[in-house]
Amino acid sequence: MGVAHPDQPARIVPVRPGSFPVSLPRFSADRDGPGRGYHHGMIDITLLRERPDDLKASLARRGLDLDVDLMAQIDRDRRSTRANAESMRAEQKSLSRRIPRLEGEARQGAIAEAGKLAAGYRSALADADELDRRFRELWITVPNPAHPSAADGMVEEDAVEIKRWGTVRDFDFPVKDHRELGAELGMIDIERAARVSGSRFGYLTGPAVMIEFALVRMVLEMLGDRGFTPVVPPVLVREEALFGTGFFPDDDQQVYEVGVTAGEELRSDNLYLVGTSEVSLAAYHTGEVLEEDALPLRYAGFSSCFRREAGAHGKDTAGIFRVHQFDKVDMFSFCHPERSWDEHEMLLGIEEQIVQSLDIPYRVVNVAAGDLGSSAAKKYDIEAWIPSQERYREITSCSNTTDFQSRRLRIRYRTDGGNRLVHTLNGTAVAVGRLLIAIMENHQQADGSVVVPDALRAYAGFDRIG
RNA sequence: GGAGAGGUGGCCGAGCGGUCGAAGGCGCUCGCCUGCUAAGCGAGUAGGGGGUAACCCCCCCUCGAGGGUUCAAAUCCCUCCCUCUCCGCCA
Repeated sequence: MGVAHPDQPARIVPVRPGSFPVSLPRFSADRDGPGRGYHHGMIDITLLRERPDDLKASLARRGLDLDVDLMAQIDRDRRSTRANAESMRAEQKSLSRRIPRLEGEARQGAIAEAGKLAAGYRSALADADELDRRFRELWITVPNPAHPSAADGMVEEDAVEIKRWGTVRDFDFPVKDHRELGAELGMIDIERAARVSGSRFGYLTGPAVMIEFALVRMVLEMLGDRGFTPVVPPVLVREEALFGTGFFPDDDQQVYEVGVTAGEELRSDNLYLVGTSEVSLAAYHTGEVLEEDALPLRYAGFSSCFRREAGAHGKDTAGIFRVHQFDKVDMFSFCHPERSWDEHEMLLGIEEQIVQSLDIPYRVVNVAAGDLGSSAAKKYDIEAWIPSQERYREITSCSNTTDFQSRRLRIRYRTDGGNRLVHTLNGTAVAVGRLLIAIMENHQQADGSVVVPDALRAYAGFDRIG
């Protein structure tokens, strides 16, 4: 896309008006609790049944020690138990269907007999339900198998660098960090935020706000050209959306739950603040069957994001690098499974294009299998050079979650051979706080000002801060 | 927050406790017919799970969700969720 020149107004990109690509089912948020129906598997259950050794290998790559043989055994038990219950049910039903045509004693006898069958069925069904519950408890902990091309290793440091771009500036003056710059230039106020909200909060002020909206505007236009529909989604969601995206049950410590004070207690509203619009965007098509030729469906979601940052005590305590609340534009794609790996590369390409247009040196890393989180099969992070820290720090993340989320959320596409699960992918277009840091620190000048990157000037309305 | 009305297949919309997974219509698919199109005629057309090497086929579950009554529930009872209308409050 052509970025507007400073002397031209930013161009307006039309987005497909009213072209909603699928028919909407009647909304029913409570249809199927998590883990019911065929999706009681979190990953494809045929992996357990037909290739248990592959499953074991997959878990080993992620450094997980789960009892695959026990899972397989319980799976067999639950199926045979349910088959047994169902045959009783079939007998009971066929007898019940004959009852209306019977008279007198024959009728009474049949009713008594059917009653016995019904009781037997109830008992067998309870056994099957119990086995299902036990199976699910184990199966729910199985993460998405890592893609063969995902890097080996267990922790952040095991990520493999696959690319570097840009030239790290050689500063001939003392470099200031974003906190100092932000305070001096009237862009970031941490101290007052601490008084108002506590640690890990910030006020963005003045030019920072204009830069934020310039960034958002710039990428929404860029993404509009690529077929992304802009979305401002809900930031409060139900548990189902968090479960469906894989944040529950694993990362529930990172999520704020909201409620209302009731005496000494907090009464939950059963709503949770999203840590990323990925959650609300993924859940957007929950339970739907999409048309195959409508794929990929791409969305660009702008939202505030909320994270408790539990377990991050002492990490990145200065400034706004790691805060409880920040704004972000996220890309999300519902994609044909055969094209999701191309889509993944494309999302990364867009992320790079954005960072490049801002003239920020960065590197791309392939995240290690053991550090992927439960939903991603492969993940790229872009790490921008942060001069004050003299190292690369994560500013975007881009994952192919294959069918992990779509299985949980029951999002499929229609084919002649039946309905199949779509693949879902997500990637950060702009994480405002961190990108702001990268811009400020990389483009700071000896006189304490910050030069606005060319691409952003038309959107920001100024070319220098300070 | 108060009062009321509703949630049935891709969509609309019927449905006395007893072959109802569900009439009818629309849409879609495939045939036939037609100079082309339109119209007309015929057939098909929900999802999930299990049995089977697989197909045919068979069985179970699903009428917002969960539970209950009954030999038998879309239909009766309870709880919850959601949508809509009116009132109140509100950016």
